[in-house]
Amino acid sequence: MDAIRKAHLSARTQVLKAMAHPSRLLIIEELEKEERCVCELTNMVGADVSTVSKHLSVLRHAGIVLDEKRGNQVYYRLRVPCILNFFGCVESVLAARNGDPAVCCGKGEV
Amino acid sequence: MDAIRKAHLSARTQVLKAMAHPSRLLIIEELEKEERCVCELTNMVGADVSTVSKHLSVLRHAGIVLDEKRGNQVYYRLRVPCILNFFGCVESVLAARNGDPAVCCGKGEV
DNA sequence: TATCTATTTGGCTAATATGCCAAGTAGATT
DNA sequence: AATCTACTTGGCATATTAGCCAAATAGATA
Repeated sequence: MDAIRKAHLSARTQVLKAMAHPSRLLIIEELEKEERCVCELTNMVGADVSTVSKHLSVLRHAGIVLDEKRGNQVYYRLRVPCILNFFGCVESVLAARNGDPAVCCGKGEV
Repeated sequence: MDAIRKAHLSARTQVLKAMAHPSRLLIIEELEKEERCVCELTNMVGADVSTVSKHLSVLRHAGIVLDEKRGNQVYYRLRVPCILNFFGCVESVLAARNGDPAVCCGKGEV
């Protein structure tokens, strides 16, 4: 395996790892609807603010979200709004796992 | 957050976590081209067979791959071939992170 | 049957991720 | 300036993951 491919795999992995946590997935789903400040996301997640802040830091470093300070609140939004198209595929896997007839990405409801 | 949503998030997370490793991503990419036995995948990944076998076990439990024993080899294939549509989105995130103009899933090359 | 090849599993160590509390920072308000 | 609110960061304990070796399993072949 050459270095270029290794770098490629590593880059993709970083993004997937950042998404692969229930609280971070929840945050992404909510941000798909509208931007939110940390305190709103904290309520939704139901964990300590510091924990949510660290989750947001993970998402930020992965390039998934952008932050903007307004007043003394920090608002987060998705950098690439289409990120949830992703989940069409995840759902396909879950459906197949349940023995449902295979549906390919975007053909089922998310 | 209700129990249903929690279960939903957890199920999706399981799939994403299974994908979020360079070796497992490599395996998925290769299986998208054609089915492979463990020894072939082991060569491609360049790790111990036992390590690759455990990666395959993770992918199997997540519902991403299927295995079939033929002779004394075990062949793996993707359960949901569209899984790589995924990466259109991952690439969009990576591109945005690099400051490239935003391209949404499936509109850029993977 | 003995043996060889392919694969999985157990067990261990090292590395990484998670979550809370406490402490620090920054802008807004008094 | 002192304080309040919103957020981030440091630090630590715990949990999860990764990778290797050694041992177990299963089918193929001698």
